[in-house]
Amino acid sequence: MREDKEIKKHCPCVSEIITRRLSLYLRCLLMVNREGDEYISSRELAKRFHLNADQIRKDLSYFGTFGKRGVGYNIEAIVVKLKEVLGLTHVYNVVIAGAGNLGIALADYPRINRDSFKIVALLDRDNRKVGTKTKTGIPIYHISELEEKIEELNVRMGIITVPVDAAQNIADRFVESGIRGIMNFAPVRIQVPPYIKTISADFKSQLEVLAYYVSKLM
Amino acid sequence: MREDKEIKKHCPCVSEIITRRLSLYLRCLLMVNREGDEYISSRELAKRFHLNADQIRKDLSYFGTFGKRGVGYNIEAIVVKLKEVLGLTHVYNVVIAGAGNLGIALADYPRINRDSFKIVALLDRDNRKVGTKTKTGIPIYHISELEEKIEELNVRMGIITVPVDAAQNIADRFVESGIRGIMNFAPVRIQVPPYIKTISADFKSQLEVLAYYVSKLM
DNA sequence: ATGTGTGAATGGATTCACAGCG
DNA sequence: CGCTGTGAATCCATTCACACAT
Repeated sequence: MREDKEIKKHCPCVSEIITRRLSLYLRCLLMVNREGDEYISSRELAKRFHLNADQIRKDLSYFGTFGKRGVGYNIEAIVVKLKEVLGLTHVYNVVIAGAGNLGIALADYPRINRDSFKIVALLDRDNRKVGTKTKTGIPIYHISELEEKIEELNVRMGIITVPVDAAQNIADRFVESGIRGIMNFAPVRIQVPPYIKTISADFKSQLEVLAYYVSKLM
Repeated sequence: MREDKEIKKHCPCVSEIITRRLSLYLRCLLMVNREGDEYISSRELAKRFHLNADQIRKDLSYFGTFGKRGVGYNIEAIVVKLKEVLGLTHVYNVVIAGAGNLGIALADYPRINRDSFKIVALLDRDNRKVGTKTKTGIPIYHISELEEKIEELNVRMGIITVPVDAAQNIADRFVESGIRGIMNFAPVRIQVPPYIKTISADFKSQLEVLAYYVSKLM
């Protein structure tokens, strides 16, 4: 799709598909890490999590060579490396536009506000919600304060959970305010400049993909 | 990844990446449909929604030839065709395991319970929730009734929003009960037989992908 | 011996380019 | 002449296979 190309001009990085796997490897490695082994081979990792050993090695090789031949990868070391590659050594402040059920569910999502991400605010147009906090203490501000809060709280990512008609407007305001990554839960394709990364997390669209397979698998 | 191959053996269908675009085209066409034009060309559609005209034509051509040369596609006709291809002519009954914030947010998600999907039940282990209903009236049953409700309500898709430690167990019970499509929101890779389609909708993993781009785009 | 790292081979997906229909 | 439908060309992702390090 067109904007994947565009983004590449601005970002000489590995493809999104590989990035997703790196995130997955990190998660798997953190799981085996608790078991206390020092090394794991690509084969072993693949067997444990139904992955592909060749692919693991190739994916990792894009970022350097850190395996020990005949032994495997040092788990600690590769965890550190993956975090570094994924940019998880910083903390990213995040706002959520839309304090409906979904926005609040995401804000209070277990273990999100640890390590690399910090959801610092929700924004909503409903005055009854404004001034309150979620269960885990994340404040809700009025949507008119969007630009101000992004600036003040040093926000770098935005999540859109507003109704579909408002989504593009929120995206525009995010971009205008300097946000570089947007996760969009509304069932529209939002349009942003090529240097902005968007991820579509639209629930209905995913159900439709599932429908396709379920209808064919009978 | 390995299981994509496996699923192909069981399902001679077009790839997931194309399926996602078909779902997207459908959404776009439903939007232009409200404007009353009868025909739209691939170029026009691409321009309006930042898509790729060549790709639209190729994607559609896998399912037959329904454009008029020199004119474009009949919007109504192609909407019908896309719904048919995606399997959206049936209604799919869906259960959600886990009636936490996220589960309830998804159950009450606007406009989901129309057309092709019907969320018929939530399941939870918390007895205080069991017997209640969501705002839109979807009942919550005890998780021990999972198998029974799937059978009784003729459920074909399952959504997992339970905590990470319980996710695999729920997946196993879904599969055992005859569910063929699973959407998993828990941050683990669940393991299922090759004839089951799973979609991972893990929030944290998506944020990590975004982090990668945001960290590089500076 | 074992398992990495990587070129080479294969397989898909995207884009190009144009013949042919309306 | 415009736009579809589609082979051919290109680009990217995955898998294979093996030289080499430990």
